Amino acid sequence: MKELPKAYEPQNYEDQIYRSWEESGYFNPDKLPGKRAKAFSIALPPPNVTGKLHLGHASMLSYQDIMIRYHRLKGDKTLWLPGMDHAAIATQNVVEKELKKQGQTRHDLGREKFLAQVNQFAEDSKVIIRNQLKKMGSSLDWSRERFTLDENLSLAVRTAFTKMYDDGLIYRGERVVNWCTRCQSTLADDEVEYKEEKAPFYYFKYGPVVIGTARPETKFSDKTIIVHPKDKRYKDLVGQEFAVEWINGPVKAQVIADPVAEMELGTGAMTITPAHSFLDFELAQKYRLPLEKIIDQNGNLTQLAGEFAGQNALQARAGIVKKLQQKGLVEKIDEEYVHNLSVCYRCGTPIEPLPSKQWFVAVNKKIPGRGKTLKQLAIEAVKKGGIKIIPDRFNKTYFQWMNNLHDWCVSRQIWYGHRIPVWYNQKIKKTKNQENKAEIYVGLEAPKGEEWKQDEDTLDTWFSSGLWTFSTLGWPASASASAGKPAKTGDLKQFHPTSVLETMYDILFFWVARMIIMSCYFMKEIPFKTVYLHAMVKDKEGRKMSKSLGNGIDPLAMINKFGADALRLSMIIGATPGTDLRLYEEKIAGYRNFVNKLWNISRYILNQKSKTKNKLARRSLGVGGTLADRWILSELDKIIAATTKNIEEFKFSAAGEELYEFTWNKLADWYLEIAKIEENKEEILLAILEKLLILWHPFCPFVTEAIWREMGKKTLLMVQSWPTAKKHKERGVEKDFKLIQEIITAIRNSRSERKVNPKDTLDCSITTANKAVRANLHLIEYLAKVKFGQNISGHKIHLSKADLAIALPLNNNVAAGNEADIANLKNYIKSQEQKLANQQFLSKAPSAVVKAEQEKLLQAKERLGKLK
RNA sequence: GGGCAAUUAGCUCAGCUGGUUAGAGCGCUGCAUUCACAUUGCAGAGGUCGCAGGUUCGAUUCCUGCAUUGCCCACCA
Repeated sequence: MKELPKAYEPQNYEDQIYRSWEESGYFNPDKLPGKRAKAFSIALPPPNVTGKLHLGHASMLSYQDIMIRYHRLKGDKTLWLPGMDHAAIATQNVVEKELKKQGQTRHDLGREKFLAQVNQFAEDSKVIIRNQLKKMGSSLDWSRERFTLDENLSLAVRTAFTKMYDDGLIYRGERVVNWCTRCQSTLADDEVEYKEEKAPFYYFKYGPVVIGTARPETKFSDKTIIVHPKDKRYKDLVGQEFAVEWINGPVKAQVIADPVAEMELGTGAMTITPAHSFLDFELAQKYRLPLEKIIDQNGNLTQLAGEFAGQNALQARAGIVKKLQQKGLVEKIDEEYVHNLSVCYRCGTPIEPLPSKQWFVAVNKKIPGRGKTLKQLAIEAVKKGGIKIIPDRFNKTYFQWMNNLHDWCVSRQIWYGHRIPVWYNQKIKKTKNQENKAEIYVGLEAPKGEEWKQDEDTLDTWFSSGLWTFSTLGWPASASASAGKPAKTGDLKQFHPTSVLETMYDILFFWVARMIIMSCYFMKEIPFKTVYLHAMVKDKEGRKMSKSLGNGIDPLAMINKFGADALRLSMIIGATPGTDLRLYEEKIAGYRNFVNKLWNISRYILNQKSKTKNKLARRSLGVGGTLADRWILSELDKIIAATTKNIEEFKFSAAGEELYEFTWNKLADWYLEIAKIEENKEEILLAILEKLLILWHPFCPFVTEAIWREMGKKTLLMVQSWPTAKKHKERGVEKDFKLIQEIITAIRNSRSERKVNPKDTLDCSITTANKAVRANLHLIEYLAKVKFGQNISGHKIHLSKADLAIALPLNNNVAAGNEADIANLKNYIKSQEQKLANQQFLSKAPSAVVKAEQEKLLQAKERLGKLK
């Protein structure tokens, strides 16, 4: 066997190993070896085709690959389905930004040319992203890769839309929506972000009352004053109508009493602007007030603004206030007012709420034949439908959000995305305020005839990604429509519901909730059984990584520098679900060191094998052997059981941590050292290594596969069998071995304190009746660098747990540290004695606890006696 | 305004259903270097577990309040 390099160089292995995995076909569940009865599936949350991957993706990929590889090793029919999201607004924005640099807009190109350009950009992004997914080691089934704009997924979208429309769950309506004047599109409620801002707050005289507002520019045609019914100040005004001198002359105003007006707020009286405020819109509906548009889709003032018409609303503000001042209608201006400005989550432009005719999904309407609303379906799915959310507390967040859910605006005025499958008949004359049924066609394909023109709008990107778990598996083709639960075939039957949905907590609402709604409605089953929400990756100071801060870490750079395995480990170990993770280079470097340690452990073991190839020990595993052998096998069993349990319970951090501890602190630090003096360990070492590599494989697939190959194995590590714990009872082994470890550590400690050169061998004497110790003196001699045999008087070491005494030829001066130890012990003994003298404790505490405390006291006393 | 989380060693974090002289990694200190690995080994120092009450024989762990930080939701009267 050729000599392995001293250090593991990931760059020399990773790409090649990934290729061999791919070529094996094992990423595809249909090609996995052996009988695999149980299915395990995860749909990859599709990355946006907006460019490249960041650490958030890297983190998600690590978690999912762990689960996928674990289940594949366990013998499940395992599918991890890759794909990407067209991410409508986000992607269109990127391309529009590029155009802007050339001084162009999408309108200069026209719909067709513009879309061609976006599609090209998306295709380019896909190539980059695919490569990055592979760099992370993701064992994705590329033969099943999907894209939200694929033929079948588009069919799924049209089918979904049509069915919802037929069920009366999709309607078109004129409502106040969130409008981004830059994107020129509507936004869903949850696509709006809030930014705290200091802005002047104005108090205006409006007829008999004073009203407060932060947005004078919307107030031109305010005609309705709302006061609280119980407000005595305005009691007499309620129901009255009168003329009021206002911005552009007198207006006729009326006063309505409604409890939404809060008496304590401002002056207690407000005027309403139905077209540009959600709250006011609702009031206007309630009292049947007219909807007058003051601001248009470009953010400019309309004709209703009179002399201000055509001006940008925000810029016109100063002029409007000035005019009111001249008219003596300004009571005061509060410059210190702080409020939340709503902005577009994509581009940061302030949102204009304005009335617009849009398509909505009705979440509070009963579904025909099912007697429940979409909202109720989605709530039930988590409450009693078998969806488990980890961490637990997000259940509450989920319900809170679901309960407050309003109808979902699904139409977007952008070009990139799924065109709304609605056609309008141009020949039928439109009746003014009424929709003529014959005028609209909703269906999978365009109706025949030139008079039919398709809706210009596209669908919210989350409408298509909401279908992700089943559209990617072949729906609607592989599900026959029926009154009951749809009959599934093929992949859909095998892999839906998917096993786990793993993603970051910030898209619980955007995406997870919508998948639940869509799946419960279309598939009549949950989309996934478990939702595992991982944390956000932050920088060392706990700040979000962002381009503007320049504190981002590029996963690819980290992979180049430390290897994909190190990056994966650094994001898994030490992370708690739902609690943000701070990541920095030193951390990744630390796991690079570990990967190298694993490499060298293997290097040592493989070297042993080649040295003694022809005289392998006959001893079979688990029976007989030295104390150290039995100890390490018992520890191995324990770590197999623990790792299995941890992964099954989604405790990935704990799984990694415990494996790390076993590998470094038990196997490398103790057993491998012992292997240097106890002979004939090749067989047992190899057996341990094989199992260890399988256990580590889900976490760090590259290095484990690389070592596996160096072992001369013919089949890939990724399809071996997950080990099971044997549970042989090794009572006493652990205790005995621990005692020997303690003796060794105590001697090393004494040597170190007295600055004995580690090279020097010290004479040493030991008296003990302990059989295990007597049988393993060679370990102590070797690992503590001592030689037994002579009678030594001098420095004595005592251990409380065993009846034994060790003497070293060192001066016996009790160092200062020892005095502190004695003082500590004395304190401890005192507190134990007090506890055990306490009648309450003795009578109320469980007897096992009392016993344990008594034992601790005895041990402490013994130790003290020997220290003195 | 409503809600959720966090607060443990210099730093990043574990610590499950109350009983540990409170743990890990990094960093720090001392010693070692042709021995699988300096991306190393051995040994060590370092914490009154945010504050104040309460429950309990016993609280880092449970409860209440407070403080600080972060996040989510609502809201431009």
